[in-house]
Amino acid sequence: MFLSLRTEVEEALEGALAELEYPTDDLGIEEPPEDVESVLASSVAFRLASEAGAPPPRVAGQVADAIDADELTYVSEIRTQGPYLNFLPSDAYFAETLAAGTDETYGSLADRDTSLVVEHTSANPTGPVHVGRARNPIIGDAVANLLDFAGYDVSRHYYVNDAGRQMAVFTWAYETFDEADLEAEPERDRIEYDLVRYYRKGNRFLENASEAEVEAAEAEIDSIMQGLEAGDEETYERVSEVVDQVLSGMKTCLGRLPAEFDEFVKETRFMRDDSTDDVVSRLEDLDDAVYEEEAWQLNLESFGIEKNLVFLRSDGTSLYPTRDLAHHEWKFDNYDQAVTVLGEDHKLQARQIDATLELLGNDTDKLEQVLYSYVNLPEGKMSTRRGTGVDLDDLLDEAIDRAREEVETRLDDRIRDDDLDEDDIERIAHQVGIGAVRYDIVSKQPTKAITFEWERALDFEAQSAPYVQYVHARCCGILEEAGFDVEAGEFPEADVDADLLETPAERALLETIARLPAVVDEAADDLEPHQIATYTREFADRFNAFYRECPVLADDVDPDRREARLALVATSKHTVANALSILGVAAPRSM
RNA sequence: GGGCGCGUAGCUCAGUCCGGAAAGAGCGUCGGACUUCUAAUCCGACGGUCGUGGGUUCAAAUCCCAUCGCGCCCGCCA
Repeated sequence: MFLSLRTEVEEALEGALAELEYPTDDLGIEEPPEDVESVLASSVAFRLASEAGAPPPRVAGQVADAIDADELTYVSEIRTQGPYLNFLPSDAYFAETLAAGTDETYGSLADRDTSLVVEHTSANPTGPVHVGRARNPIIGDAVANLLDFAGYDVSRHYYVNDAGRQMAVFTWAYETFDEADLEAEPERDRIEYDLVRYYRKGNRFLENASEAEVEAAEAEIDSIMQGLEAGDEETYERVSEVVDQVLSGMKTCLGRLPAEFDEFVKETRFMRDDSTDDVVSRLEDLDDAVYEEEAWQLNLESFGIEKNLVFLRSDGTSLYPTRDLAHHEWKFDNYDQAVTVLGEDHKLQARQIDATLELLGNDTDKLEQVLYSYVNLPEGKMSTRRGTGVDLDDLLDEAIDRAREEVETRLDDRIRDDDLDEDDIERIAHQVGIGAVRYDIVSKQPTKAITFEWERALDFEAQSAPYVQYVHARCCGILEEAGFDVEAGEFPEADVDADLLETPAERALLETIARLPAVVDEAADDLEPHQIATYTREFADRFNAFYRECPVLADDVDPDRREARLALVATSKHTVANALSILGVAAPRSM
């Protein structure tokens, strides 16, 4: 409804300015501060003052007089306050918001008839997922949810780097060493924890062994890479044995978030179908291609990139970026738009890919990146190869354990006698624990660097998931108390008199609810799910004020008012449930 | 050295793209509110040279220039 109101205000303002023969290029529309009653404001009077030869407040009055509020649907009144024009919402604005909000899908936007692929995580299948990379699936999943909710037809892809030197080293190590060669037991009873020990052993060997031993190992590693490049089926099988096993474990871990994928796209696919070779030959034909030091390179200076992009090694094998180019052209062939979520350490690479795709004749406007900064430990970087870092599994376990403790200590002083059983406690522990981890990460701008600290990551106070989740539980509590089976999708009638929602707390809550579709629209446009998190916080504040001020089920509440408030609670439930679902945070019906 | 990002209350962060009303939250500290639809809640107090210096503007946390601090990148790795 907010979007409709904004359109209405824009048109009214533009009409008034035109009528007064003022320029209409900048309407100065803005959202007013919290203590101002309006939902939308304009500071256009400042800009017109010199042209009008009158002080801003007088211009504001003049513009306000030129608009007839009676002709507007969602605006009841235009009030000036000094130089500002304030647009106050009408009863229809509130009534239509309430009506729209009783739909369970409230906030979702109309189908855009646009297919879009979100690639995220794409961590190399070398071992357990660690916290340093955990931002990727959490942000990526939220971006995908957000775009889905905003009307795009979204596919979620994990690009599997199964063709690089890392996997050749891993395969060689896996085939060369035995359990007896490994120093330690697996940290966890799952395949990627088992196999990563071979990878680490292999890397240590290459660092420490004698020159002759390393040379022999390198020859074997090189033959694996050559085999992959040549499309040799046997080599592919050997590498796949490692890749598929490790990947299955990583999938299990990511599934706990949960982050699910529609497709795992393997890099080798673009070698086997010859599209990488095709890219290479097309690149060689470009004017910007140079053959230097026996390797084919691309000069990207015209894009402001000093560094040459090597796309074919002197031994004739392709490099990661070369295969990624084929991968991206495949995306362009199959989807209308593409979004990639990746760490800021890949930023230069992303620019190179973008520039090269353009040279190859692609429309790179269809491709966008979401970049995030690394999560580091206080003592430094996390590394799978060196085995430093905190595993995502451990973080999630710890979060659930702490959440369970919270639930149990709160059990004693619960007022409500809804007797939570063991299953409930376990459910709440999972919802709150994992929700807190996700919310903590998704609510911040991804460009900000994060240093991982247990206490901070697992703080359930603060502006955290439980705070917002609690609001959802409160909504469900009221609805269930009123006899609705929320779990079965039973909600109160939408046909109520919204005019009865007249207190400031109710109006403020409705105003916030009204903004959800606009927030989704803008967040999707900017690819910034943290805007949704910010919104959930504001929404929770408003709901808690309503909860405090406006009893719904108390005996002294008039039946009609009770019905209206119940509808408002149902609308609130949908609003917060949908916003949380975008963030990938569970919405508990009790806590 | 060059490129990019970040710098807002003691701490963690919104707000910056698109300049407008007296800079907003949470945590922490201090003081209050449960016989009431769940207190994982709420109310109040304290707390700010928006890194620094210049500039543009009627108006700058927001735009421009410079500068300092921190991070990332600058492989025939991925």
